Amino acid sequence: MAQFWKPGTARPGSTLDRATESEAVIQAGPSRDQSGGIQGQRSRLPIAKQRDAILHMVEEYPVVVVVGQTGCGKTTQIPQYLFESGWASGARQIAVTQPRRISAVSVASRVAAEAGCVLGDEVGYTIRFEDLSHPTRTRIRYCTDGMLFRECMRDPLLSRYSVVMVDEAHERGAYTDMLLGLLKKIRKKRPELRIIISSATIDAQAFVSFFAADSPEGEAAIISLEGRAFPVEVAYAANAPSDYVEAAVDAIWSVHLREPQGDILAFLTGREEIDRCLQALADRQINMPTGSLPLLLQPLHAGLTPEEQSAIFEPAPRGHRKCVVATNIAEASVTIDGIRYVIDCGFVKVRLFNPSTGMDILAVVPTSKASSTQRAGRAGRTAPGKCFRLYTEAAFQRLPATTPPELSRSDMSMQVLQLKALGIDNLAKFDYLPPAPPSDLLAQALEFLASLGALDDYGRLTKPLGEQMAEMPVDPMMAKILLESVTFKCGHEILSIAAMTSVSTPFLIPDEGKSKAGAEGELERRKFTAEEGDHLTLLNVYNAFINPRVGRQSARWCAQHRLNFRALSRAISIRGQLEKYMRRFSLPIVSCEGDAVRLRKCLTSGYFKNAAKMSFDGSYRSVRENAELYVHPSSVLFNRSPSTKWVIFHEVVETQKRFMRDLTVIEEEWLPELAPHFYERRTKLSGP
DNA sequence: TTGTGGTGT
Repeated sequence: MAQFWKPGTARPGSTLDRATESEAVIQAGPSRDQSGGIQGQRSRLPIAKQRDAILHMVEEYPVVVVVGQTGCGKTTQIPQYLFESGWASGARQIAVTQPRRISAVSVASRVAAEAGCVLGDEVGYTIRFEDLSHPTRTRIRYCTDGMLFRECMRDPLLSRYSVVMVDEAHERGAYTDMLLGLLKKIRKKRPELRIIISSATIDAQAFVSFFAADSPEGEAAIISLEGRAFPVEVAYAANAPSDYVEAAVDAIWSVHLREPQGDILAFLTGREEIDRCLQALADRQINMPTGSLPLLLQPLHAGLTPEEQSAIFEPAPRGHRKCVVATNIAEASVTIDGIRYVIDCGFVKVRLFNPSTGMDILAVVPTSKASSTQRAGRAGRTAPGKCFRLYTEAAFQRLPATTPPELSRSDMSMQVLQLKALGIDNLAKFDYLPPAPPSDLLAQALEFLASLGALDDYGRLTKPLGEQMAEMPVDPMMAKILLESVTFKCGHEILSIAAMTSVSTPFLIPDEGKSKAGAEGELERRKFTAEEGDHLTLLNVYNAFINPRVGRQSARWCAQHRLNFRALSRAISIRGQLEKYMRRFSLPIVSCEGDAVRLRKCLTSGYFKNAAKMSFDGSYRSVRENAELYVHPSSVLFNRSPSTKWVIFHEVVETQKRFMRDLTVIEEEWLPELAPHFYERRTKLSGP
């Protein structure tokens, strides 16, 4: 076997530019320091002392659960230990999954640098649209969990891997959970396969029980890794505050006035709370006692541009204390060094799917013990820290141990379709990591897929419709629309619309609603607005962006028109990928030649379930449940009276009201015409 | 009158 670990031969310039994955970030980048270069650094990691113990466990147990705080080196070191002891000899490979694309890339870069090899050679990564790996030479492959799940469709036994390490399993993402279920199945046919599950929390026993159930003893074991984090002192509120935003302001201010130097990170649930908190702090600063440190106030949430987000990584100027007020993005996705004080409001905003209404709710719910621990840990990355919890110790004890898995709280129709494509016929009997998805969630998904024609009366995948829908990397409704575009002769445009709905909104969200930037953004958006609604507006934006005489795919043009360049660039990649599927299925892709009726009818053929009629007061009533719905303020139809009273929409999200997002105006008679199976028994479509 | 966070041969 070729030795590819060459100490001290790392490529310069591979320093990670953004702190997103804890382990990739703890050392800002490889350096040839005086004490033996990268290999010296590797051997000084606390995990190095447990190298032999880890290898022994993997030798002894088919399933090993590794518990270690972020930063202990498990993600970067364990795959290297496995390689060094021969687990990737011959044609065998080691796969390591990550829940996020950026983690897969940054960890792979780090490990390639440590190994002294070119990224994409012996160490590589595979994420959607980016495959920096070699089919035979790559020994350690980092990939997104979704990607490895997809690989199961091609190779159901994952036969090229000797070891699969599933990282960050405690986050319980949908793909992580489904992958673990599949791995348990694969193990029965491939006993030699080794599975390593890594988790940052104390919940390891659940993983062990899952794999050890109905297996001989000695199937699974836990190893706890020594962390390199510093101790964090935790303090609780004496009483539950009536307003945790105000409580956060008080806590931040008190830390700022009383505690020694060190930056502050506060967790709130959303953008509005963050802005309110920062405004209150700014007001207090005006009356700040003379002689105290100024606070550098910084928001952090997903609505910010990447440039705005990267501002938080810059150290505070001399004589300042940095205070970042963040959403949950700072819990796992973004790591900031130098934080010594954490303020935890104890809540998080989550998306919950209600199978009986088919609608999502964006709800603020209490966090879990695991989540609180993770948040507190953010204070101890570079020095001992303190965490102030804005809730009582009794409230902490009442928190659930872990966050509910994504599979038990979201629309499962896409997952059901994919599992069916993998040959799992009875979804109720699939071996889910507990808790299994509620049965009404599964029933709703099955019923909906049947109404789309993807499943037959026996719940079997239809041919070719269901099979083709399962393969396409878009939600089932959009997959159906893409396939129907053959009938409506508008594939060219539908591909662009499907790509645009797959990315986040291309319109930059202004910092403050009433600011100048907000008004400008609104003016810019009007230039692209189509009377027919959001889907055609998205098509206008896409076409303008790629037009060589207009947008030229340039970042500058996007900035001028307050559009998200990254989202639009990604839409081009997605469109290309979807087009490949259409060609592989031998489906003709033709243009509707400006005939918007064909486009709207095609959209209706997939979105038929999501139809609503306008009431006299401008609100809408859903066809399905006669529920009161409102146009989301981000829609081009917001505060407008379209020519007809009927719309179809992509989804409903409930906050203060039930808001429809991504709407298109349609004609009433299209519904029974395009979805007779769904509408045939309804004699009258309007409300009561 | 509004957007927790991720992901896809």
